[in-house]
Amino acid sequence: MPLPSLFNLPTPAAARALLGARLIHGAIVGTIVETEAYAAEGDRACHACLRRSARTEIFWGECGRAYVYLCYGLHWCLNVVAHEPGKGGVVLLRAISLEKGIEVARTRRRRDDPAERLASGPARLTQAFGVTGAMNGANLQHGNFRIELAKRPPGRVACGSRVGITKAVRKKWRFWVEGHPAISR
DNA sequence: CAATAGATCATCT
DNA sequence: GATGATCTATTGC
Repeated sequence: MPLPSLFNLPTPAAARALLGARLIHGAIVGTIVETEAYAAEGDRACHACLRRSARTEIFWGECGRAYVYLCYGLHWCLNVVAHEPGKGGVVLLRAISLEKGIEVARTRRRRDDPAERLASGPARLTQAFGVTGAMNGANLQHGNFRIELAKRPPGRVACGSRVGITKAVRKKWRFWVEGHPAISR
């Protein structure tokens, strides 16, 4: 299935729409339970804010592609390009509830991690799914590494301030499935 | 349990 | 040369 509902949506709306969707990478499958929106225009917390460069060009690119970047020198973070026509923005995937491939994910992280903690954080989920900078620009609409949107939206969705940023803290652009055990922080 | 330090590098100034 | 959308281990109460 393509990701039509990610197109032509403002980035925060796309972030909400991604809750309940499945991320699939080979044998690893999980449900997205926490996201954050980053808009290129008017969002000072965004990497691409007023700064178009080789790295941030993808913010204005085709929706449904992956933007993977290295944070603090050692953690990969996975984003999905999603924005209205002519604008730029991405959705950061912050937490995933694993359904399949839990044992494989455990070998990539700590063996004694509880299942709900294996992918409960932006860098943890890339570890669990084996995502690295090599996947930057990948098309997530089909293939071995892809996203399948939820047929029905999840139950309760909460929103609040984004985590770990120092600018534009007022924006309530973090979305999560209320009460889910796999959400971060 | 809460607070803090350190690891470590692509990107931009 | 500074910065940062994090995580983990360790310290201190």
